[in-house]
Amino acid sequence: MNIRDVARAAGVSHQTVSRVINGHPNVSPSTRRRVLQAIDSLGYRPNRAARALAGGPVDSVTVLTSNTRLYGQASALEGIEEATRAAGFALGVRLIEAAEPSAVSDAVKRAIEPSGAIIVIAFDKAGVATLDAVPPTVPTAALIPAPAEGEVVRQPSVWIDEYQASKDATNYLLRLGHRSVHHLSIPSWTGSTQRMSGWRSALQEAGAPVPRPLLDGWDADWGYEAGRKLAKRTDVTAVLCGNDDIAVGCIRAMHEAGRSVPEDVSIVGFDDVPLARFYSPALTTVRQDFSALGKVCFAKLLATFDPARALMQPLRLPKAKFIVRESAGPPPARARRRSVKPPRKPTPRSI
Amino acid sequence: MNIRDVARAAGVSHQTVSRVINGHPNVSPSTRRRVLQAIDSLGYRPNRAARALAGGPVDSVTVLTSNTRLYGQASALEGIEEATRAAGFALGVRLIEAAEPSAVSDAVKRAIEPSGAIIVIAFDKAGVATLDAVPPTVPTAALIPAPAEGEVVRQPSVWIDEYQASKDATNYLLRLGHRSVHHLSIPSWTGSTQRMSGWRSALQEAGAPVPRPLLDGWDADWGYEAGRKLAKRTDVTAVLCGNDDIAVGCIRAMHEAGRSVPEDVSIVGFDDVPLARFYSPALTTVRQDFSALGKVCFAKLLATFDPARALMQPLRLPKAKFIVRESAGPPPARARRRSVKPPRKPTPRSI
DNA sequence: CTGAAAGCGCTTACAG
DNA sequence: CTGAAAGCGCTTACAG
Repeated sequence: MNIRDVARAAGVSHQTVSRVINGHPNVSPSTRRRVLQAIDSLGYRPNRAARALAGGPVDSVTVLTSNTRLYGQASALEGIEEATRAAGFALGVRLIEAAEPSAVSDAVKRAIEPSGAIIVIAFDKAGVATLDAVPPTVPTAALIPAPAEGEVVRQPSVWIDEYQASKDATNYLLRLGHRSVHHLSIPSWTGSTQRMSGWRSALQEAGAPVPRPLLDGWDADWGYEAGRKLAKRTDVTAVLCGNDDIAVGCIRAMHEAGRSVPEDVSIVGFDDVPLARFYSPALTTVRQDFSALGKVCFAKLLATFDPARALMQPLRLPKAKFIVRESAGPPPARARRRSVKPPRKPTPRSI
Repeated sequence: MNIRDVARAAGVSHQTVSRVINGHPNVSPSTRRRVLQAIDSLGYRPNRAARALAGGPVDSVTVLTSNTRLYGQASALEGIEEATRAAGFALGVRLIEAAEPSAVSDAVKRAIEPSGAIIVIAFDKAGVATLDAVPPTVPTAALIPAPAEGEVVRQPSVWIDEYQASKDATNYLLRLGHRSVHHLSIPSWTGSTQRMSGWRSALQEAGAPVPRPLLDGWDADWGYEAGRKLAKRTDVTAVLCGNDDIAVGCIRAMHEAGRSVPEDVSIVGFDDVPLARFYSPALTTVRQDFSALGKVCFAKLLATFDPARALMQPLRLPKAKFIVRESAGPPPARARRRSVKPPRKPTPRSI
């Protein structure tokens, strides 16, 4: 079953079928209709390999990511899958083994397919290195941590707008009466992030001290290690974590050190993983819609080589949303701030 | 840069280059060496589209799955990615939107590529329906829930050997003094599973009553709902859950009902998700290596069309391992069994 | 608006 | 053991 069978069924030449498939102008409406009908009744599907080989339009995208098990990456992949499916694109996946140049260039080479585009999930070091290694000739877009104002973004990129949510979370803790808020940040390679600047701004505007953020890890193990250190300091009563895994590790460390959450110390996460609301205590966190981000990234990618089609897609960046649950509360009595305003509910509603 | 450039550099015809690339016999060692050298120094990579079009060997696999965010699916995908990468295969992904015939057949059609094979992650209903819908002409293998003895498996399939681990978990609870163990199973469409038969065997061999298992859901929400029902029954002192998400939901429901875990009721999960050991209480669970399963599945797939190469790959099914942590303990005093042996440590070590 | 020609980069028979 | 031929299914100029 090929383009010639369709042509025969429609009583035209195979080039005309090709024109119809590719939405070229200069096909009479009646011819177009007949061809479409033939395609439909024959159940014809164009051969991707042949299209690619003949220099057809970009019709596949390969996602480069260092990990598909992490919530953000897995969700983003899902969003990208939906967007590519809706647009009729094939989707490939290739893992980046490490941030070393050889691993990165190997991943990139494998990802480049004839008539294929690339999306890099550049949340981490390996991802950023990969993004830099993609040749400028291949259509590329990236998912990156939200850059703070003034940061330079080179490739077409998307991120979750999280400045306000990060500030909301920090303000919430301050209004609860905490003197300051510590930050267990995720590592950053793209410069300063909105997540961090939102936190810092809130502290500065409130005249609260700005502790040095810790930023060396991603996972619960690291959150646990960092939490053990913080647990020893009774002046630490509130911690904003770079993601929910870190928060969970941190809470565990607090518990083991005999400090209750949220009675002795308040912990706020980031992401709102599916289990966050079932955790004990349920995680106060910032929700991020990575799936929506994946879709926007595909739209941005499409815009680089097919602007007309890209107009049909959503291009607004998703916004993070602060979610109140149980893991944050007022500080213990002796650590309480002098001027305690009653904590105001933040704008976004809790769940 | 194509096969002809390589041929020129090596001083041979392009067919000879093709032979070398495809490992055909009848190429003199010295010619082979020269060609390989030319390929290397030119950095030549065969064009996948052209190979596919010309009827070359299978060199890509598409994974069909209903969800990439769940731990099992995401981990399996990662294992498959590594295996395909090592073998030089491209990897595609396509989500199955629903278990309805139209969604399933759409997913399958999109997944079939020229010279491509298919792996179906058939843990759930949509996956099983998809597996049935793949035409027998395309090389296919599946990841499925471990079938109980006597169950018929049609396609080449792999699973995690979990009968013993499920039995170990149940026995552990019985030895702790519980009169019986309830089961919040994951749904099953492929017939009876090892997970359930291991649980049942342990109960029967101990002469313990076998409660009717609940099996209607996958996620923490369902575990929470089911947990609320079980929380009302004081005769329920031990629950074996079909996965860690269900366990977490169940624990949450118990807590809200004022029943402590593990003091009032013991909860055991399945999977050992990365956060399991950081949960409060740390989850006693059964570890499953889905990544290894993904690799084995690729090997099984390879065996269907390239037996010689498949021999190089691991073909033994991974074994689940019971992991002791904190979420299971002896039943409360009044519910205790008469004959209490001191709980023996199970063979697999805790973490 | 539509058809005949050439070619994308490869592979598999077919000759020698 | 190696080279000349044909063709996979499509697309993009080129004619008309």
